[in-house]
Amino acid sequence: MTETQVRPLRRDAQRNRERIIEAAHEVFATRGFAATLDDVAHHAGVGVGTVYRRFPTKEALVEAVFTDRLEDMITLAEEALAAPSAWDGLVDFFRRAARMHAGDRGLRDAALTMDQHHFARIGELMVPLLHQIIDRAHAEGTLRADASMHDFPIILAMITDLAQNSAACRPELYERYLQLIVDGLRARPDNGDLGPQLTEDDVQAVMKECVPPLKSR
Amino acid sequence: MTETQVRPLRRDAQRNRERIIEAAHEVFATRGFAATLDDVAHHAGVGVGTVYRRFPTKEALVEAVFTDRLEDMITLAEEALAAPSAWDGLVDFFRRAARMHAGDRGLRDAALTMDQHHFARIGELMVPLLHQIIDRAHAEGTLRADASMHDFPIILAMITDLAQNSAACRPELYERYLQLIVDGLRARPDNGDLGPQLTEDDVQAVMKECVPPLKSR
DNA sequence: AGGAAGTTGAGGAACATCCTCCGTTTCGGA
DNA sequence: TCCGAAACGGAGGATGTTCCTCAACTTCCT
Repeated sequence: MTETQVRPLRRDAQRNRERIIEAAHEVFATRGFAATLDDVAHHAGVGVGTVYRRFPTKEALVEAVFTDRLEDMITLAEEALAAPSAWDGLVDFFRRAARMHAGDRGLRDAALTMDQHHFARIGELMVPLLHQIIDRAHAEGTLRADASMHDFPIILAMITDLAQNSAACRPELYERYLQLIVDGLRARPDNGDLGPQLTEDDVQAVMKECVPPLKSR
Repeated sequence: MTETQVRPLRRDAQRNRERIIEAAHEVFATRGFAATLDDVAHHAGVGVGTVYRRFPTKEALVEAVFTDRLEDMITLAEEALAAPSAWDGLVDFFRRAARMHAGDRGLRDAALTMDQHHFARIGELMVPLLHQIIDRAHAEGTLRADASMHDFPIILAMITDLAQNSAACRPELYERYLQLIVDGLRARPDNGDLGPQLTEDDVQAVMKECVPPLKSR
């Protein structure tokens, strides 16, 4: 194992580091990747310079804050696969993911751009799981055949964006429209035609537009 | 009738006014209300001052640009009501509205905040029409009972936001998710529970978040 | 105690947006 | 044709935002 820290941090530095991560979590939760390192510093009750010393780029901070929480999403996916009913597993996964992302816009931004940053590793774990979740529901015959795993991030992006926009007045509103979409995902003889499938590249291109860039300049 | 122009404009001024409106349409179409009057001026090949002289506020320009197009949406709604099938009328209205808004983000921004600006008049025409469209589909039994007219702007906002985000790579992508939602809007015995209805105020509050403010400061 | 490690936050650089102002140009009626 | 009113242009000041550095100061640890 390679320890990233060559030298142990001084005690005060370590304390500040933790404070910063905690503050970053709070700030990112409401403002998403659009949050500023200055924001984070003030929230942590620490000078801006301290933040920049510890986390030279926003990306480094994001990584420190969200790695664990993204791993939680892997667990969520595994649970979906373990559910007796493929459909219930899928829907539950959707709901719980949406709930997590609705309550933490930073997590949402991180999850939707997993392929970038240093989260690619987690993304590589997630893809096959998601694939299985979808395949299983297809096999069960409950998920409409023309829906694919690539629809998942797009739907989540839409729904959680609404969650953000309604957070102030009706924080749970997104559930209504998630339900609507879930009902639209059921296999049914008289469903309309969804048109051509998405590709992986399409998804990534769209996600890039849905999430503010980490480097603003 | 009250003519707004007390004096006729000089010929060059009139020409420029038209140029500005045309350029504004183009600029708003891609950037929405976030577009700048400076943007519009450059696009029109005209000095910034000219724009500010003719349209002292962004609101005045927006009004000049979108009144006609919003009236087109009234026509659209009337056609929906005239369709033999309530469901088909509703879905067609949805699709055509989405298509218009997807192709013109300024129109979208204007439509979603109709109640503000000077478009309130058009909004007052639209509300009863939308009401009838929805009622008729409810009466027909094809639209799920727990969907209401207030869902319309929210769904449209979500879908057209996606359209914006996918405009560069897959401009027609939104149709896929609109179809998904439309399929979710059908009355069905095993549909999930949508939860509490929206109020008019909820919708307006959410829309305010979905559209950039005309006054940026 | 002393030096290394750490902290601070004011402030400069690099933008973006808004909108005014006045020297110049153009129009159109006399 | 001419001239005054109308219109134009666009540089630039005011304001705001974000990023990040740096030099003076403080804290830790041996």
